[in-house]
Amino acid sequence: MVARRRIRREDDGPVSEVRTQLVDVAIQLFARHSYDNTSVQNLCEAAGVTKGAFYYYFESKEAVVAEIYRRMFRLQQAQLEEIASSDAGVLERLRAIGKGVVTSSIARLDEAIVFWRSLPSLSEETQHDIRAERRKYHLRLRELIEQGQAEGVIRTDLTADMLINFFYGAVHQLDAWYHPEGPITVEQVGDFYAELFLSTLTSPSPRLPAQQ
Amino acid sequence: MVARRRIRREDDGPVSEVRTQLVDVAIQLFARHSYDNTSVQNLCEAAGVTKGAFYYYFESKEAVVAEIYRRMFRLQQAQLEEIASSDAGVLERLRAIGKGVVTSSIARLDEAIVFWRSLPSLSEETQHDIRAERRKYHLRLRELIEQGQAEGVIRTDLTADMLINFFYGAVHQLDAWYHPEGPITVEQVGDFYAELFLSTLTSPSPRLPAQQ
Amino acid sequence: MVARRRIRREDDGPVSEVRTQLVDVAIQLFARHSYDNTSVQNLCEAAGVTKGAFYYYFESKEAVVAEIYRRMFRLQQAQLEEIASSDAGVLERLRAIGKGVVTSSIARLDEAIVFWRSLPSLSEETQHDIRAERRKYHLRLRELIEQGQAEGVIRTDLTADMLINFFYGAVHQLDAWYHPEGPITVEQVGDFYAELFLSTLTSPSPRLPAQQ
Amino acid sequence: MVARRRIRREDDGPVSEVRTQLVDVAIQLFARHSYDNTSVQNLCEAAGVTKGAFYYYFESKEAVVAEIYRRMFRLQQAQLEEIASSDAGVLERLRAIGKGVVTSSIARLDEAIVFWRSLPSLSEETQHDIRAERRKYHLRLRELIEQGQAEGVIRTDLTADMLINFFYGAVHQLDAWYHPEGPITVEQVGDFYAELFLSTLTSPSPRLPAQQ
DNA sequence: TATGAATGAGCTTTCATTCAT
DNA sequence: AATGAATGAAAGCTCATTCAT
Repeated sequence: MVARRRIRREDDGPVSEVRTQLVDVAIQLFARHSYDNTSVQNLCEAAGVTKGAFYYYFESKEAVVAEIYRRMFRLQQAQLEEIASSDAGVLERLRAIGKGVVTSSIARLDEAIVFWRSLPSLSEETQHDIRAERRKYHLRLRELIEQGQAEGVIRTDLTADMLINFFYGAVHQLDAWYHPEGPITVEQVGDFYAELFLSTLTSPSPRLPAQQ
Repeated sequence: MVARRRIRREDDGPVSEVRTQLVDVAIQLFARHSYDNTSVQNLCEAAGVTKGAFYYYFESKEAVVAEIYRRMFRLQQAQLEEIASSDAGVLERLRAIGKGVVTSSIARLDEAIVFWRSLPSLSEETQHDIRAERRKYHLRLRELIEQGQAEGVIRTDLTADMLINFFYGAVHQLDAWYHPEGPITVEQVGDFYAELFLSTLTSPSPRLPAQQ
Repeated sequence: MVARRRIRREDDGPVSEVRTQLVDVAIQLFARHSYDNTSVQNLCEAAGVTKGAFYYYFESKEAVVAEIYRRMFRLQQAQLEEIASSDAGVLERLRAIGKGVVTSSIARLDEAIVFWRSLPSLSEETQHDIRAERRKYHLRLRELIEQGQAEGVIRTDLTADMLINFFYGAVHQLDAWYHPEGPITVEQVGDFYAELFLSTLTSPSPRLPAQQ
Repeated sequence: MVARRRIRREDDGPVSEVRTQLVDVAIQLFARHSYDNTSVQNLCEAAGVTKGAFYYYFESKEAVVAEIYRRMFRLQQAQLEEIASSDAGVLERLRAIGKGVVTSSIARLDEAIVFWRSLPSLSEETQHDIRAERRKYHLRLRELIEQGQAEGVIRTDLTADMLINFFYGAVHQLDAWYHPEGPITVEQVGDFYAELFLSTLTSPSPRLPAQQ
């Protein structure tokens, strides 16, 4: 037996149609019923494969979700990097980032839901890895905002961290109300949320009489 | 026999120290490890009672979480109503509501986390009830914002629904970053988030050169 | 403390309205859902009493069913004795017994069902007692049939035991088809079954040509 | 890959030695201690397998009993059809059917007991299915008896239904007295019960003097 | 590449019963 | 005469995972 039987992409295990199929149904089922409420059995039935096959392709149930995370990180970090390093103005770049994260999350809403919600069910180790990855994203974004603050185009009465957490909180709850079949288009949500992001970055709210 | 030994509060079943204790540990464990990853066994061990005792007080595991939801709804709706019906200006009232929901959520962060995260694991029926309750809250808040829009103090380029969803999204993710032991006080977070809420309500962001 | 607080009837524990009520609902529920599928809880809810009350009146769940058995035995043995010791002809007496057991079973069908079906769930000891009681009944009836056989009015190609078992088998399955609300009256079923009983006692069936 | 390793027989799930073994011990234990008083654990211990294995082969405890019912129905309906459609005289056929059902029930007495006694513990749905199946059997038999009545060889003072219920009642209580180790052979019981069946079909009992 | 079979721990829930008051 | 609280065992069932083939 000479040839390698497994083609590995990073540390993701063998690649094949079956594997792809399993990840696809996992995204759907994890999004709809949550990671915990989806059994490996459910996955296999939906994908039309046996449990044996599942465990040939994945080390564990968690490995599937880890892969989904990895994909999303790659995507989002690439998107962030591309925009952040462009030569547009800081605010312009931040608007584009805000819109981009919204539209790309909605475009792959199931994946995004898994990305936003599965954390508490994973092992300590995996959670740690994911948080580290998130921090990277956060830090890159923070740089940009702090640059804007230094340039005087972004408010300084609030920390960059606070501004980021606020916006990304809103984004990570998009699934609570957005329905792809509804009247609002992906583009619109992207524009609206980006607009709101910018509002939070630039505008100290009007002082209320009572507080003056 | 003079006094009834059991006091029932609405439909919540018998009240007693053990019951209270069980709800308390449930709040902690559900918040820390999620509803799904906390077994009735875990609850009982943490509360120091037997499973039989648990099922003496609660119909099911879900009944505990339902009770937590009920409590939170009562609290939040009371808070909303109190502020919304005051005679301050609309913006002032909205700032107070924004601050209130943040500070009261943080003050009882574990309860809030359960409130924000347990939905997908509950029965269809319970989910339906909870969504109905949330809708009530949303509608009351919408009235207020639409009043502000009519008065010309709140932007009209975005719907009230969008503004609400954005802010409450951010709030429902507070647990992603806020740590009670950190340097930021509850008061501060409340003020900051309320400030950001107001920013989203009042300020159309500056038009960027490229988009003019 | 001088006066006896409990009035006991045989070994049945204290008598009271509550007790009677409990036995009544037990008859209904055991008949409808079987002894095993009825919990003490079910009984208490249906009777509107607490479990504590139940265990004040009965030693155990089995004690309730034991009481139902005792009642039925008393009734059936009295009925048998009364008819069997009359001075009518043997066949006449057997017809009356057959009709009597059918009509009185149907008149209290729920009790009869419990009587016919609960045996396998009871303790060895109780089962033993009940079988002994049944044997008494069986033996008394056998005497009568054997008298008929000696007199030449009952067939002798089959044992009295066989004839009894056959008829009582049929009777103990009455609940499989008889509905009190149906078009057939209790009287009619009694007459029909007695008629069939008599047919089995008296008539060697016609020899079939093939067997001659 | 050439041959399929799993052979499915209708909708009964995978076939294997373990599965067969489980059904066999279920027949024994359900017959001896009733369906309700036999736990899945009991079954597994008796069969020497783990509960996991049990649930690999069966969807539920009820599925086992459903399978036992299916088997029995197949057997009995085949037997009935074979005899009913022969060209012997009606009475001769009925005698054969009566004997057949008795001997085959006794030959597989445990299975028969499960068949006769488990109904009340099953789900509404399963009960409904089983009753439908029983009705089919009943109707086929009724045809035959009504033919006999039309031909004048079976009494008409009682309905075919009544005659069937009486006989099958007796048969379904065979286990109340018959012991395979006793002195009476299966053949004999079959002949005796068939003889009694015929007696009920053909003989109006002698009018008693008092009733003439 | 995959499968069918199996494990063993754990799940939520129900049960008959007890007992201090 | 009766209650509310609690127990501890057992119920039916599901789970992620393993492994010989």
